[in-house]
Amino acid sequence: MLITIDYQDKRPIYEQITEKIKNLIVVGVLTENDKIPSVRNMAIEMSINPNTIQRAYQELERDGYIYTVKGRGNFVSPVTEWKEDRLTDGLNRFGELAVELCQLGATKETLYKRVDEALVSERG
Amino acid sequence: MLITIDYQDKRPIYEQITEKIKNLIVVGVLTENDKIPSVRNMAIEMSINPNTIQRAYQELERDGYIYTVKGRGNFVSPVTEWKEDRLTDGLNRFGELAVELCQLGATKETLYKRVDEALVSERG
DNA sequence: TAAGTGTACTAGATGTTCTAGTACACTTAT
DNA sequence: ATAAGTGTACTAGAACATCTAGTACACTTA
Repeated sequence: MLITIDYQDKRPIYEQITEKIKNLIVVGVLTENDKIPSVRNMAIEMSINPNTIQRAYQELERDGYIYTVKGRGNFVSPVTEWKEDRLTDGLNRFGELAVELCQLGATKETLYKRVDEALVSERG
Repeated sequence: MLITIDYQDKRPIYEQITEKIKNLIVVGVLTENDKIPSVRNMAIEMSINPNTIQRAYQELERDGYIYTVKGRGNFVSPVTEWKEDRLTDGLNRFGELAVELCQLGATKETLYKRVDEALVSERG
């Protein structure tokens, strides 16, 4: 089972699916040109309607994370398709979050430490 | 007009209201014991149903940002009520975001720089 | 007493989400 | 050629959250 759905989560199913697959791609579990499960297979495996899977896949394609070949299936896109956007968005959120944390009294050292820890965990 | 609603935003109205008021409190525009507009006034001013405002205020009270006095109105809570939780949650998100940004190739210097900028903008 | 306040409740409209079913075009393997 | 597997498109309806509308009651203050 590649993905699990949290039915307590108030977000719609298709959104949970897109988010989790995006993460699998960003982390590197799924890499360029990997085939992801077909709409029907994923639907059966997760006991979810195929239309819901289809919608999730459409969003993934729209955002550049996968590409679709009719009759063959869905495949993971090259990193270049999404890396830039994700980095830009992430840095913006990072900056905004840093401002708020400073307003809440977080020290420079605290934030630096978190960054250092992130660098370590990323190497491992 | 204290708050404006973005009807293009897919999030529900009551959620937008709670988020914006939270920000006003965190930033310091609204401070301890300030009275916020009554359910009815806010509803008229924003051309929104009073029930929607009420729901937003209930969430704000549940999260500790305001307190309610029957017959008098709603007032901003002391910072101590929400500061700790918000700092903890924020630092967690900060750490997770840092990990992802590192995986995307962000350098230590880039993230440090964003933190420094945040410290500067917070002083101003 | 009157005005303003929070709170609770019912009822209904609206939009999104999800399911169900069907159909068609394409690719691959046999 | 045929069958199986694939993506895609469409209609229909159920289920749910959101929002509006209206009413009512208890409380506080002037």
